[in-house]
Amino acid sequence: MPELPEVEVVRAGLAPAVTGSVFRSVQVLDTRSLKRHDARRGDFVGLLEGATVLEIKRRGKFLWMPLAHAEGLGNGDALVVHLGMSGQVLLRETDAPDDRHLRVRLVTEMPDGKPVDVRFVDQRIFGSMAVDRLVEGIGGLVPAQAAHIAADPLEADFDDDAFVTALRKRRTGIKRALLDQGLISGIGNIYADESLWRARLHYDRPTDALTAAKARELLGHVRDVLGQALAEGGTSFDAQYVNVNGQAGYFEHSLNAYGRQGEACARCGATLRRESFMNRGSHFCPICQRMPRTRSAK
DNA sequence: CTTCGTTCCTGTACGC
DNA sequence: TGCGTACAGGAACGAA
Repeated sequence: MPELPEVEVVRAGLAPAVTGSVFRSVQVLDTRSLKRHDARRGDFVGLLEGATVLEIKRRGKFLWMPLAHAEGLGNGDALVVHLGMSGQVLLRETDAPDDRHLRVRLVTEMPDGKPVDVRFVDQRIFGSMAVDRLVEGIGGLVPAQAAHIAADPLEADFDDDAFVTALRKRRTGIKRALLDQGLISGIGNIYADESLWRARLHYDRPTDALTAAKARELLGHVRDVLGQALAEGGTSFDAQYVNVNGQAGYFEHSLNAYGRQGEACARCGATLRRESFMNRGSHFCPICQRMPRTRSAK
């Protein structure tokens, strides 16, 4: 499942291949992958063909490429990519056979290079591609469809104090808050569970009962785990995540909680558990991450 | 306003 | 063997 580290690996892999390139032809093989494209703004293919990629940016799990047209048409637009659950962006030779679950093919050409395919492959179709307008947001221009998400903890515009304050104002469980992209972006199920294991916090611990110091400590663990996962090329837990060359990351071997139910906790030796929460699995140590005794409900 | 449940989608892993 | 079903989950959406 691509989360911030995996999306950043993809961004970094795409940057040298697409920055300054021009989209020569675009093929949409499955229109369901364009569900976040607003057709009233124009045809997806028409908006892209002939456009130059100025740069490639990321916030949280969103990727986008600001575009420029020689005619000035569509300037201020960006190609926005979200990988969802199973999305991949692959760089392929133009004559390579179609990948399974290929949804969109963009043929790019560098100023002095041969054409290269940028392929959007997505088994479960929770991901999407769209051409969207850029609007003023946190730290500069962001796609309109990503303007509601908060900065991610690895970017300079993330405000630690504001996060701690906002987190403690919430009246919900800590994991639900970590997964709320409007509060802090980039965290998904894997890194939420890993961060909470490191912070020794139960996933349903009430946010309004956290001390500011504990909230700050948790944020430190979030940064550590995201940074380490990025350094190891991301987590390829179910083989859905690979980099632009189709290679898996190594962080799966460093997971302490996610997917390790039934195994011994690396810290205390207790048997790790998995419980269903928010329609997804939560992995935790029942000894290290106890739910504090609930204050009597009146 | 905030909080939370539902829905989208397909491949895989099961039980019978 | 084959069929049906549960499960994996990011984010938009609507309800309360």
